[in-house]
Amino acid sequence: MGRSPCCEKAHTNKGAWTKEEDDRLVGYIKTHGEGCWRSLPKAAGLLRCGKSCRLRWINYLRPDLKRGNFTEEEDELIIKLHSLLGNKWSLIAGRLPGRTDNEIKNYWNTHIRRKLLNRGIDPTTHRIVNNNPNDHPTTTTNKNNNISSSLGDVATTTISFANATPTTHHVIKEEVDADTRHNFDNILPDLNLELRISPPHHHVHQNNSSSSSSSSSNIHQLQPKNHQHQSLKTGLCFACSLGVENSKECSCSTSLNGTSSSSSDYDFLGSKAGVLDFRSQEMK
DNA sequence: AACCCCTTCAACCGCGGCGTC
DNA sequence: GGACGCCGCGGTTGAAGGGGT
Repeated sequence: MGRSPCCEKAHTNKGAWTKEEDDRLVGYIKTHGEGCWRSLPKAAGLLRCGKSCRLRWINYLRPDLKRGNFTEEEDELIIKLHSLLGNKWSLIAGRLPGRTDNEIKNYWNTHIRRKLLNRGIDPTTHRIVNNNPNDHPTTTTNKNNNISSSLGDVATTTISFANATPTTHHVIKEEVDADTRHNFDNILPDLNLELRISPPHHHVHQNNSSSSSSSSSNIHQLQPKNHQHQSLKTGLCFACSLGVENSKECSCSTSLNGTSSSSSDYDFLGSKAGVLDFRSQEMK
C-alpha cells in the first residue's frame, strides 16, 4: 500500500534551521497554537515538513524549555526512571519539566551511559556488571547498606516494562522488613512519580480534531483509566500507576483481596528493595 | 597551523499507534 | 474490518566544535 510522504520533499528545506525560520514558526504558533503539523508549514510560510516543524518547536523553540546542564538530581531521576521504563524517553521526559525526550535521550547516550559504566553498572539492565556468571542478579550487594543479606530469602516478583529491551527487567522485593525499609528511605528521597503527564502548555486547540485525538491518545497511554481513579497512595498498583493496568503485572486484584503488600508499602522505584542500589555507589 | 579523533546534539527517518471514514 | 491519514516515538545520522598531537 505504501505511506504517502508527509511532505513534498522536493520543495522542503532540510538541515539546520535559520533564525528566520525559527521566527516564523514561533510567530505562527504563538498566534494559532500547536497542532495540525501537517498543514502548519504552508500556513506559516515555511518550506519545511510538518514533522520537522514539530520537532523544532518541541525540542528547541518551546518557551518553557529548561536550557543548560542537567543537575545531579535530574541525573539520578533519569537513571531511576530509565531503570523502570527503559528507553521510553517521552515518558521519562514527562517527569522532567522543561526537558525533552530528545534531550534526555542524547544526554543518556553521551553522559549517563558512561557514568553508569564507570560505576560498574550495565546501563541496559541497571545491574551491577559482574564477571561471575553464577551470581544471581537479585543478590547484587550494596556495600554501604548490606541489603542483600537482609533480602536473601524474600520471594520476588519480576516486573518488566521495557518491551524494547527485553532483557530489562527489575526484581522488586515486595516484602522488606522494617529496618531495611527504613534504611532505604534514608538513602532515597521520596519521589512523587505519579504519572500525570501533560504537554507543557495547552493551547486553545482542544477543538481541533487531530490535536485532540493525539492528546487523548497520550492520556490513554499515561493515565490510569477511570476504574482506577486512585493515586498510588490510595491503592493503585504499580502497573496501573504506569498506565498498564490491564497488563499481567496489574496487581490490583490481589491488593483487593489482601494478599499483597499494602499500598503504603509499595516500593515504587524498587528503592526500598535495593533494585537501584547502584545509587549508593560512589558518584564520580 | 594543520590534521585527526572524539564528543555533542540538532535534525532526520521509519515505524507503530490511534482515530476516522 | 480494513484502508487511510496524522501524530508521536525511538533509533540513527551527520555537522559542528573541542581537544590532543
